[in-house]
Amino acid sequence: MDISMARICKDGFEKEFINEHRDVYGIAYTQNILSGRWKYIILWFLKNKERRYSEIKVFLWDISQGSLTKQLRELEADGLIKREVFPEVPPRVEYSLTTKGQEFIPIIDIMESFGKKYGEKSK
Amino acid sequence: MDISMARICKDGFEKEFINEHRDVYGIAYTQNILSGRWKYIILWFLKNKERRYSEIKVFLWDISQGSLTKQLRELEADGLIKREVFPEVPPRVEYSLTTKGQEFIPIIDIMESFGKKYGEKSK
DNA sequence: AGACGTAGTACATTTTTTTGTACTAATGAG
DNA sequence: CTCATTAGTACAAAAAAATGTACTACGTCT
Repeated sequence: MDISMARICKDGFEKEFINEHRDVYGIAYTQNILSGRWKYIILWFLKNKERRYSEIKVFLWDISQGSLTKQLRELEADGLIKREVFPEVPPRVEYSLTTKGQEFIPIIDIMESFGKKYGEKSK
Repeated sequence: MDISMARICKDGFEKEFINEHRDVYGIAYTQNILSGRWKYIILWFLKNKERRYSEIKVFLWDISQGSLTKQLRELEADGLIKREVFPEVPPRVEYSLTTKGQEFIPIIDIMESFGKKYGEKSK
């Protein structure tokens, strides 16, 4: 269930959070379109080059086909990635970042370095 | 279920993704600690000042008590926020960003402006 | 003719997350 | 003595997300 503006700061309480209420939709939108478990990693993986469905599946080998397809479809619907089907047999489908998706790269980069600083490298 | 490094690029396939495999844990870590539905908005709400539990609850009025507590506990466990209990009656508990949490502010800021650019303001 | 490979879809089941309801402690106010 | 207040907890139930299994189409290779 997405976070709609209606779920943030109930009607009648805007005056208590006047600045917050005016600005929160920006972060709410971004939170919503990136809320899947694998979204960041998929964007990260597409950052430098387009990838075939099967490449993503090998890289994220532990995700189920259904989930991967769902995440990709959502990213596509939100305009972050482009899906290109080549009329070949067997089929070839390549995923890549759209212009909008590329604008997200700075976020990905900061998140990566944040994680490198604080995360543990161990499996 | 968290994304562990074991779930990314199966053993034996590292050579195919040698650079990716070396760097992906950064983004995986960040994805994991921010994977709750309300995490970004909570961090965003704490960005400029500390807030009481009840303030957060009024702002995010549609979240259940249990969920809010869970999100706050997870953020605390991951070291992004500090929970301070004042020995008063009725109790007062204030949440604020830790140093680590403050390092996340640039990400929040970029996400907010990204959302402002692409999201819809309408309720 | 039959098997192979890619990129999926469909659907029932399992797992995870979120919700709703009731309940608690401590103390000051009336 | 009783009520109000804050910041929760506990637990069952509902909702959402993820999984596993089976199945498909289409040309190519053997």
